[in-house]
Amino acid sequence: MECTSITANINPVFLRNNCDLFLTKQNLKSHFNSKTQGSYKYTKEIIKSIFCGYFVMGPLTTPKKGREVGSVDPWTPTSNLKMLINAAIPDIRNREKGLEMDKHSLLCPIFWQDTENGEESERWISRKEKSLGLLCRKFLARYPDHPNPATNNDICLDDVATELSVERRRIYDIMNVLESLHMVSRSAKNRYAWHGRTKLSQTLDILKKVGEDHKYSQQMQQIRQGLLEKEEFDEEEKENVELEVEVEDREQGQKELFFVELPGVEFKAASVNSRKDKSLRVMSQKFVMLFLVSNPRVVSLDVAAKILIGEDHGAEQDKNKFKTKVRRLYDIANVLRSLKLIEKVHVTEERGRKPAFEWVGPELPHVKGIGSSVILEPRANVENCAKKLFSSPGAKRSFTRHPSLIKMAKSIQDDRRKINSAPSSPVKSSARDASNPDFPNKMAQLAAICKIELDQEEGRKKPAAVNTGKTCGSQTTLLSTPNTDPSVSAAAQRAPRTPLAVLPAGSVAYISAHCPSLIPVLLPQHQGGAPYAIYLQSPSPRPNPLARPQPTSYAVRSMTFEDKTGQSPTGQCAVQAQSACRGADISPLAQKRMGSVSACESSPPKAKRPDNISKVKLCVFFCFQTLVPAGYYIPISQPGVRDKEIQDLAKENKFELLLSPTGSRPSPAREITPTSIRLLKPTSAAASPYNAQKAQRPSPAILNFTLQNLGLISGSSPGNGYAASQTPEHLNTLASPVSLQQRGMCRSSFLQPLMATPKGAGPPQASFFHTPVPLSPLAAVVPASAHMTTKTVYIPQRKLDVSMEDP
DNA sequence: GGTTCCCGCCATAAG
DNA sequence: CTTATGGCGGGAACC
Repeated sequence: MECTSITANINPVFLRNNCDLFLTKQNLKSHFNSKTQGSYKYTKEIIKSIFCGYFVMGPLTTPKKGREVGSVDPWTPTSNLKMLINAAIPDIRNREKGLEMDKHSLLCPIFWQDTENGEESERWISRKEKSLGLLCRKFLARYPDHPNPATNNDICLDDVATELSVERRRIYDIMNVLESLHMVSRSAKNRYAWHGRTKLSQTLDILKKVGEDHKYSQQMQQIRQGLLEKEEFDEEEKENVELEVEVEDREQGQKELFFVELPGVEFKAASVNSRKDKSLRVMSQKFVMLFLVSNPRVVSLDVAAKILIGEDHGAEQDKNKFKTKVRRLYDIANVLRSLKLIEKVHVTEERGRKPAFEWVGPELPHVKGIGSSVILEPRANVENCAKKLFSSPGAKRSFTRHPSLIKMAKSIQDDRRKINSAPSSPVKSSARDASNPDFPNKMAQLAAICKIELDQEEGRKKPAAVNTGKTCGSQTTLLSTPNTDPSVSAAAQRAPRTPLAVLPAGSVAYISAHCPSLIPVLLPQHQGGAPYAIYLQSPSPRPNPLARPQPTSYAVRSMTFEDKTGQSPTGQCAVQAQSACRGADISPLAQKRMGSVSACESSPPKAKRPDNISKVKLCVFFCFQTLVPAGYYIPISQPGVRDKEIQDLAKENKFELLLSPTGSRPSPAREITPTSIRLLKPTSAAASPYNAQKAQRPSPAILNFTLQNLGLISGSSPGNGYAASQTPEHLNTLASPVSLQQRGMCRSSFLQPLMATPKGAGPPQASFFHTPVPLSPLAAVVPASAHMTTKTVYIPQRKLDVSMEDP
């Protein structure tokens, strides 16, 4: 296009004589941001050189096909500038890269139309050829689905943009979606690490879980019903439905902003991950969750948009918002389609068909053959780290943060009180869980799945699943809903501190005999009082050590933060932390962080709504893998309910699937096979990942360290937050924001100052880190810092990954 | 006329 | 500041 425009509109002479005039910093500024990476000066020069050469070379023929040029005044410096830059960009990028692109190809666009003249319009790449989906496909073609972790899988945005000949902006779109699936992770500015599908199943498992916790399926139902019924009078009804959803969302934590992390993939480069605005990533995850949770795996656009709009208070108010959301969903859908995860279909409701997408990706439960992925990082799975991304400053966003924050704080305090008074017993935040009918079902389902998986695992591919363990660090995993209510989270976090695993009343903990060292497994309150059992997998050797990516990260990751009192890190922690900060004279930055953390936590004070559908909280703490290989937190209870529920739901959802264009789809009926789908397929529960985890016995040092941190035994700094640090997962899960930030920022500037102890600190820790993180040279160093002295707020130290990354 | 969704402006974070 | 990111919505291709 650029070519055409240029040839059509630019007066060569004019340009040549006024190059400098146009290429002013100011004029170029806006164009640079999205068009080039190079410095202004550099770019300017390139543009000049290109155009000077161009003009000199050439007889410019105005293309006949002027096309859209008309709207712009050809003689407007700005418009011309824009064209110039567009035309020059490829060259600029190539030069920057040092690539020697042949002149012809560079200028080709400019001349090409001349040569092809008459058809240049045809030449015009059709819209489809420029689609995000296609672009994504091209992108994917460049990388293997299952890259060897050992190799360098770096992705340079500039290179990609150049090679694919697209604007950077487009690449960001793709990357954000891929990132949401953990197929890539940002490793540094302008740089991503390619993971391919190695972590996909794991990610899907987690997303599914989170989706379930968020009751997305129910929400979808409500919306569907609302849509169907309403149409007539019901604006109100609809509103009610939405309201409910909203409330729920709020309670859970703003659905709006949390990102589900995958251990081992997150935050490779601290600084890079701290960006607040990542809604596309989050939206993408949520969108995927909808598929994973809905029974017929079909999600219509409008339903998805409504749910994703979520807490928008204005409720329906904006058509615009809806439209925007839909646009974004298309963007995401296009990428997902290119990933072959979903396909476009249509659902026919009473009135007409609506655009929708159907999940055609892997069925979750089971790991695809590529054992590597799932198996490799089972632990990650367990850890469900849904984090809210940093608070969004944007006032525009309707984050209900404040209120919830306040509530959260209160609940936290209450929890704390309770805890203090009754340390050994888990705090029961509220009855609401009990009331939740859903819970049992889910638990039952989970249980069934887990069971199946366990059995299978035991017998079958053990070898593959086995964890070589020795080298890998132990890891703590907390599995929970991202935005579960604070109390729960609090409990979870606290857990470590309590002497032993705390099991809520009515819960049953089963600890595998295999596991020599008992690890404190906390079972946060359960809803409904359904009994749960924890299964710990016996350690087994991992098949291929190499296969497992970055075992190291886990070890360090566990650092969490603690308040000065040494209380456990939790939702409360956040609040406390804040106060602590204030008192402790912590840097503003730190405080800021804390704030964000707390914000996150605040997300879902579920406690408020006891009767509310509780989100399933599966909180499993796996302390270092070494210590506790793997575990399942399985509720033992009413298995049958689910099926019925599902069936009912299915009935209620009056929609049927239309065959996709190709018409290959089976009958719509399939949608309802709850039993087979849910129970037979182990996948749903996301248990698989866990299974995979296997570990070896912990070394004494590690054990010691862990226990210390967990508060099981006194550590060097008793009562200090440090101890709490061990359960990184906690952070991840609930305090997600915190952990995020930590990961992102802590490392150098932030963390350091806070750390009382210099890097070389405690031996135990050192050994601990060391062992677990063989890969990281820095590992040893990191631990030291972890040791905090006074009562300052602890900033969790984060994964070794970070260090590793550092050159 | 509704769907799709490309394009790129522009705000904001990071360095 | 300059650069990197990515939200967002106009409006055009597509159907």
